[in-house]
Amino acid sequence: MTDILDDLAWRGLIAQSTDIDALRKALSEGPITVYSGFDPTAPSLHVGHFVPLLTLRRFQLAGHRPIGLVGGATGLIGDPSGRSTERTLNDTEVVAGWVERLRGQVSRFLDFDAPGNPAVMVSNLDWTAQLSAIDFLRDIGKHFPVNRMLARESVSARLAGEGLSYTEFSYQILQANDYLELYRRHGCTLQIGGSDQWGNITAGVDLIRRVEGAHVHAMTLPLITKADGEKFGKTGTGTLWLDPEMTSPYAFYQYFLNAEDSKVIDYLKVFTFKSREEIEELEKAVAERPFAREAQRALAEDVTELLHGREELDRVIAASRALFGQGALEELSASTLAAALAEVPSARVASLGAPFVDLMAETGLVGSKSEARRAVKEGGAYLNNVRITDEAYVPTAEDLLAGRFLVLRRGKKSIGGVEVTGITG
RNA sequence: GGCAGGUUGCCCGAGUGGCCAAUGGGAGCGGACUGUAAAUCCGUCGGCUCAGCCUACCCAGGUUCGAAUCCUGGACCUGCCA
Repeated sequence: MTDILDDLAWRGLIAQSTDIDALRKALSEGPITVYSGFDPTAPSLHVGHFVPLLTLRRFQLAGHRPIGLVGGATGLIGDPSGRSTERTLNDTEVVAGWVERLRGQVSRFLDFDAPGNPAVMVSNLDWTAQLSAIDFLRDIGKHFPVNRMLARESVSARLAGEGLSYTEFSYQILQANDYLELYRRHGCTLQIGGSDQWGNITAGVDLIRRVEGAHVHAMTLPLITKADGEKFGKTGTGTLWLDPEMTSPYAFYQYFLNAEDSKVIDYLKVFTFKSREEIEELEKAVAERPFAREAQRALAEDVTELLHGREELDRVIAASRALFGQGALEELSASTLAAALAEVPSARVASLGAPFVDLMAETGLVGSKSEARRAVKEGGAYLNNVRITDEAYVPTAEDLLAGRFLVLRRGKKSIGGVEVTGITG
């Protein structure tokens, strides 16, 4: 196995770090313990979280011990980093529910049975819940000079703008204390996180040095962006979530499949475990025959399988082939169609009779009937791959595929399905 | 505390009584080109039972035949003075 730091550097995964030579030395002397935290700010993680999550896994594969931390406590407070406005506090029960969901998601990427370096899963509520205000202020707060807390980017940016509450101001102390706890409990000496976490992470490094006199490490990962500079993982409709109920495996796969040529190699490095040789091979493929889109396919398949598993990947590929393939939709079997449409936004209706635009809106392919009419006017609405030009068109039995399906399409890529359930014979 | 200015559609930002669902730019969406890529060009961009109607220009009232535009009160933001 190549050196883990060299590999991470080649993948473009190192944004910032404390003494990198010291870290390299520590890594070469034996297994170290590394942690990354995930705050429950939503019911699911999103692709952005994939970066630290997969990096933890890379460390584990290299023989180190990963700790996945879910912010049961910090999620109740709110991290001011990277935000220009104060967060709205979420109910404790809600956060508790999210913690459980995130715990499940994080766990899937770590190996808890690895001989010698099993992963560990914790919630910072474990050691924060019983912490009294007095203990917190005396034992921990005493080590935080306010002038230094104010100097941190996440705080100073907010002070220059809308300001922030004492609650969020205290966030960095909690995260620093997490690092200290994990250092004490598990000998953790490296924390990784997104580049916006640098301040919070180094706050922990400082705390451990003051309290324990130990020198531990910090490393941040870059923010992954699209070719146009936008944050990676934002779709027209929202965020690319890891939860299949929130972002279907099909949508997830399609998002990666549509990666820009200029970025697809970067994404392969970050989001897959392909070797340097394999990725360089794909890089050549992009240069020589971009139209084949081999790299995009490899990326979409790898990532989808990693998250949703082989079976789901197969379904999604089959659906994509059926819906985007060269063959006519009329030739697909009922079961193929049913399976393909199960992967895309769909609607069920009891019988025919509803206008085409209503069906478009019902599948969720468009946000409103007005938008559906507009789509028709613009020439961007299709029924069974045939452009619909009449706003008042009402699908008939002749349009049904395999006796009960309609394939609706918005633009080139957005496909939805309608199943007519009440058809007899 | 005093004085002045501001709050417009996803974002920025015009608009000072009817011609305003509201100029322009960006994002988004669609079309053409292509490779379910990028760039470019063109179009579109509140909702609906769509030649009409409804809801909208910080909030609540008011003046008027008619208000994003005027008046009163309130909330928030910014600048100058103290």
